Amino acid sequence: MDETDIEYGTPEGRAMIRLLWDPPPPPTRGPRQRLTLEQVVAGAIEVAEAHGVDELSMRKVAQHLGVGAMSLYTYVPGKDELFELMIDRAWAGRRLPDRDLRWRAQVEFHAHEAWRMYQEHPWLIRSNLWRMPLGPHVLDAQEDLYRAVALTGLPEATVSRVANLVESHVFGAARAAVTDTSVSARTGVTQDDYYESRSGFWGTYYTPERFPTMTRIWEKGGFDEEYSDDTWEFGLGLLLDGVERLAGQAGT
Amino acid sequence: MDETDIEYGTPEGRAMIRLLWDPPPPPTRGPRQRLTLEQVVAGAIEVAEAHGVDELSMRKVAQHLGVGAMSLYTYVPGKDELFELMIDRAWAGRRLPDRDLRWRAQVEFHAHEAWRMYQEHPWLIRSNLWRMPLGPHVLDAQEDLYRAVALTGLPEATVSRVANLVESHVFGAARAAVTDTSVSARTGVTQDDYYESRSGFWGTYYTPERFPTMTRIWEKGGFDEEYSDDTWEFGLGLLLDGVERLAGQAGT
DNA sequence: TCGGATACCATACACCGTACGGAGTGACGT
DNA sequence: ACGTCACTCCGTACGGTGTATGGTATCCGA
Repeated sequence: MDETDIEYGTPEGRAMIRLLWDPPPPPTRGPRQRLTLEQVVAGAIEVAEAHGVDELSMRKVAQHLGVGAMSLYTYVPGKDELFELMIDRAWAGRRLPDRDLRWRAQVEFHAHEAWRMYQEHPWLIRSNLWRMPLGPHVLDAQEDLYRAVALTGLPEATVSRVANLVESHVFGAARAAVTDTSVSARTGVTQDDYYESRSGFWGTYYTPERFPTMTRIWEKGGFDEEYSDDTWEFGLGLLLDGVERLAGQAGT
Repeated sequence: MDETDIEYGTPEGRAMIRLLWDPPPPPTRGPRQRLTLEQVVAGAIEVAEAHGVDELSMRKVAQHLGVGAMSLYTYVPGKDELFELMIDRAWAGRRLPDRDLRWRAQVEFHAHEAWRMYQEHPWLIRSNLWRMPLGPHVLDAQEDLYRAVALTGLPEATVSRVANLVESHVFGAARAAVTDTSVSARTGVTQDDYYESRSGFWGTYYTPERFPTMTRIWEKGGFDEEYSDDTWEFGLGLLLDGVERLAGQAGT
């Protein structure tokens, strides 16, 4: 679990690439493998899904699969590499939009798929910052998103920026939805009993004088439906409106 | 390092809130403390800055401060709580915009400050998802951002969404800059030697036929200056253009 | 048949967060 | 003045982590 990035030019990096793109057939010499790489990755995802990514450990994955902990290392060089395989496998679930749609609908489809992926695999959010692997499914989805954005006819550098913007926006929204940064949700205090609770944080440290705007938003219920679906679609709409204006009326 | 959120209604939660807002004066009965809470938090940040957040451990912080590991627990209930204090302290460095500026300039100032904060404290990025603490400096900065956005005159729910959008966008851009998700940067292969390198990933797995759009963007240099400053400002501009249009011409 | 490559895994090591309890300290009540 | 006792500091220990090492069982190819 080192923080240093795997350098894809190194021998270990090439081994990782090969594992992602071209998992080797089981060798013919020794005893037969009891598992497949697919099963190992799927088992790891099941553990992350069931117990949370913080509880993901090689021993737990091994136990879940009914093998010894060290046996996993015959399938995978280490935990980081296993995690990259998990990420790429999660991206494998992303469907691609119909190419007959207008560019905006295609980009929105991509955003929806990203949102769905994060909802389905919340462990991605705790982890995506580790490293986005150079896996085939990641790259396929990104390529198709680039393709959809490129339909706008915008210059290449802008296409790349817009695509990153869309991915990043959905990730941010998903992160917010999962970690629930909304103040009201975190404290479990609703607007109703706000004025009654004069002990603890509210009323002693949080004062409407110090936080007038937040107080007003709160009173108007602006925090209530913080992270529903249409919250992130609002932001996406804002972004794509801007893109549409940039593109003039060029796109298909 | 549990993943379950600290519930701010629990006794431990109240202790955390008090630690954040109202650090208790050193008690008068026992031997004098060798350190202050400030020093502990600052020392932890120094360790995170020097060795990376993954290397941050109670033992290392203690060693850096010249005390025993367990002594830290007289200042702080645990590592998670120490981390919340670190985050709030990082937010303390965020300056607030001049209130005489137009709303858009104020929001842009906030975004710049957020960007600066992430550049100065990259360890925030690896961690922000753990939990955004209910600390005074976090809340002060957020309140002021809400205030600036509210100058648009937009409805309260929209103000909250836009403010979150701005924070989330800068975070996403900072994350991208740090983890470097760009393909070219990750592989260290520049456009020049792309066509020469026919071994390894490029030329065996990455084929222009499978990734035509990425290839074209690459050839045009669209990935070159991927994460410079004006990259994220481009996205922010897109967002704020949309907000401006939403607001009509209302803001100050 | 048998050599050798390979899978599986028990053990061990270094490191983590932190519970526990003992020793020393120093302000307070008397 | 002095004993009490809250308090700090911290050595030790426990259960967890990722994984290096090496032993043993297994099975293919010659």
